[in-house]
Amino acid sequence: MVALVDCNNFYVSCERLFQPSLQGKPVIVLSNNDGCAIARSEEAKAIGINMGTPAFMVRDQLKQHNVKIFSSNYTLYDSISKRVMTLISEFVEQLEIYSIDEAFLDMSNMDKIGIISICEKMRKKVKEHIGIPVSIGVAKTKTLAKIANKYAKKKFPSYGIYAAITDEQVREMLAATDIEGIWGIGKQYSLLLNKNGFNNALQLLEIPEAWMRNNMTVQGQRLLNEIKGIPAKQWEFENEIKKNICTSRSFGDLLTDKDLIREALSNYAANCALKLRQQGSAARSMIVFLQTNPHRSDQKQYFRSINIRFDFAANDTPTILAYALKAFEIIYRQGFYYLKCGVIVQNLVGENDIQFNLFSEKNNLKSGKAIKAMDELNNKRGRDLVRFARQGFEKKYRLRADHLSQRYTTRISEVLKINI
DNA sequence: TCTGGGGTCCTAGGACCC
DNA sequence: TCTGGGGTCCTAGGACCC
Repeated sequence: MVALVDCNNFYVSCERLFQPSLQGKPVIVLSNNDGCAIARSEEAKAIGINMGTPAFMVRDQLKQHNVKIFSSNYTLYDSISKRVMTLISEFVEQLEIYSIDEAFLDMSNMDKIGIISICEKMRKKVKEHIGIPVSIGVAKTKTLAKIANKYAKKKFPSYGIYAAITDEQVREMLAATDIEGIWGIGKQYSLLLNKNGFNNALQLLEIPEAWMRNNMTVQGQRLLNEIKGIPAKQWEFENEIKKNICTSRSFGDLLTDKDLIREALSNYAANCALKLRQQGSAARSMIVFLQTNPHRSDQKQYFRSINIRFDFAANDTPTILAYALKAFEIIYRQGFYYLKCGVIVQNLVGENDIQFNLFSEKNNLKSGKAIKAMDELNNKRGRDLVRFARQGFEKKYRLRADHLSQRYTTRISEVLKINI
């Protein structure tokens, strides 16, 4: 059996930890740049704020219902997430952290009574020790556990647990699950399935495997098996090494100044290099992209990306930065209002497996010591104190975050103060 | 005025090779 | 009358996830 533990409305729950008066009130957390609603309390869902709704489109509604708004505070959410994961890991031998607010738990070799009792204890402990409400779904496969989790939230919100163990329990929840509520079926596939007369998860069981394979690739075939209770998804207990690393942001305002855009891009490139070093990887190629705002139909549009191969795998900031700047010069065009740019490093290898090109004059090991010193210093100071000239200092392009809460758990100057 | 960011996996089709 | 066939590697793009 597999259990999926999922934190309820995670970002909202994190904010409520430090502002308990927001319990029972409508709360939303916005995406970067204060763009869209990406987390909503139950009260906010009830008044019709949908996932991903741009905040400016529902501004009247937010005001009318006195919805409390937060900008995303990932420093805070990451730190709370770590606490939750550490706590639940004590209950099982193995767990797979699937996202910031979800983990799959391996519950094989446990009987039904044992599973239920562990889930109840775990849920209680997370609530008491950390203050985050979680829901738990249990079933034979990851996909069924995901469905069970949703069913628990919908059908038993105060108990928060659903174990789909007997055939009847599985059928009951499948019958109550729409096609689009299934993990792995998005907009396109639900349209396709609806068109063919399939509307709920139980009906999926009637579809021939070959049809799934032909119309939804092997992923569809695997999904069907998972729904039938045959595991088709691998466990990933280890902390997987990422295969691509991306840093991109929208600018706070549309930009026309080339120097400013270059400065933003330099920071994103430096960030990619840092992330590479943190996971012990080096990249062999990089994509740099630049774009205008596609929602502004009144403005000329431009999107361009370029894929650059390196002479040898690299993860030092000067090399990554140099390639990014070279790419930027190729794709930049004057005369547009730019919204966003980004850097994706890919073709990653372990940094100890770097093969140097016989003919390249540069060798990035030379800068190794300096980079290491820079990382250590920045790490100690908790910010990017040591920087390259191209990165600038002003960050005039930085994103909007008008509703940011404090970093209560990671900055001594921002801890919660209580007057007594 | 205002629409996120960071990932994964799979497939079709082109380039190239013998 | 009538243009081989089979294999690999790579890339772009589409689907999905939180």
